[in-house]
Amino acid sequence: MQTAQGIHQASKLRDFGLRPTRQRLALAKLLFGEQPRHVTAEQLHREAECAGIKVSLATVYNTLHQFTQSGLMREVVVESGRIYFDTNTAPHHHFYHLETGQLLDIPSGHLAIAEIPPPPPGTDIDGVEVIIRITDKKSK
Amino acid sequence: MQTAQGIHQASKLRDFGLRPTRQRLALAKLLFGEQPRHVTAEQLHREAECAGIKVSLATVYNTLHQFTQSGLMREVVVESGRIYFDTNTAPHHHFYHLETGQLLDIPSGHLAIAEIPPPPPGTDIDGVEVIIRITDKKSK
DNA sequence: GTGTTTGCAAAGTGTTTGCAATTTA
DNA sequence: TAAATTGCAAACACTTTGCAAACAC
Repeated sequence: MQTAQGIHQASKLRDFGLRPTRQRLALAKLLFGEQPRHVTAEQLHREAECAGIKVSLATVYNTLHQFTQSGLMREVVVESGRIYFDTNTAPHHHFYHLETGQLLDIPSGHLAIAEIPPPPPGTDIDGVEVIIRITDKKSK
Repeated sequence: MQTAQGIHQASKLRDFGLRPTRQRLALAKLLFGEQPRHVTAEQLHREAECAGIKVSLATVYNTLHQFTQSGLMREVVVESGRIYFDTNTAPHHHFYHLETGQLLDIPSGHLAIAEIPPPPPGTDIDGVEVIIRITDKKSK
């Protein structure tokens, strides 16, 4: 099971042009499970530590960027001074919980943009990102 | 003219509960002209310097935050590690030029969200933000 | 072996803060 | 004069980088 997953992740990394090193494999195992995940570098680093994996924070940063460059992940910006990395690379949007800092996928089909405006002359659209900021319901 | 604008800004500041100090007045004059503006603290600081206004960067930061808290401006996050302040507080969305870092309003009516998804249980929607990232048209 | 990757510690970036000096009402 | 505001420099959080040691193929 663990081995099977390891092999699976290793070939996945190779397919994306990345050497399956011990650290990259371990992080990939944490990241690419069943559920899509949204992590910051610090979070993933802490998680790896708890799982007994020896990785430096710098390597976590490097790895997340490499994964992003290779198309395994994508960045999401919701707050200045913090980068979230999302394992779901399909086009979709997010809820961002202002109090917990949690990022949640908006189920596809639940958000529809009726009309995308034409980009300014001489420019092309690179991507459309919708962030819905949420807070805990205030009892009144 | 200059005086008129000064008086205008002064009463505006007072209306929003802020003492019209020399620095705040000068920054308000730069910010609240005809056009809506999108600035970072550094940009505004540089601009003030060029205009011969003596303000420290810390005060520019403080002032922008005070303006935001009082409802004169609003923050826009498009990039980790940089905060944009927008003089347009009405609900609207943005183009963000990845190469120049320029932020542009999307004319209202040009973008329509057909359906806003229900927020997760126990939460309320605080705001919806759409960012359309653009790049210079690639000649082919 | 050779080139890639890692980890550390240092440097970098944009932002915030503590506090004495200054300004405002 | 009392309270608010400013400016400086130091502190901050997060991220990136340089480079020698370790690793993958």
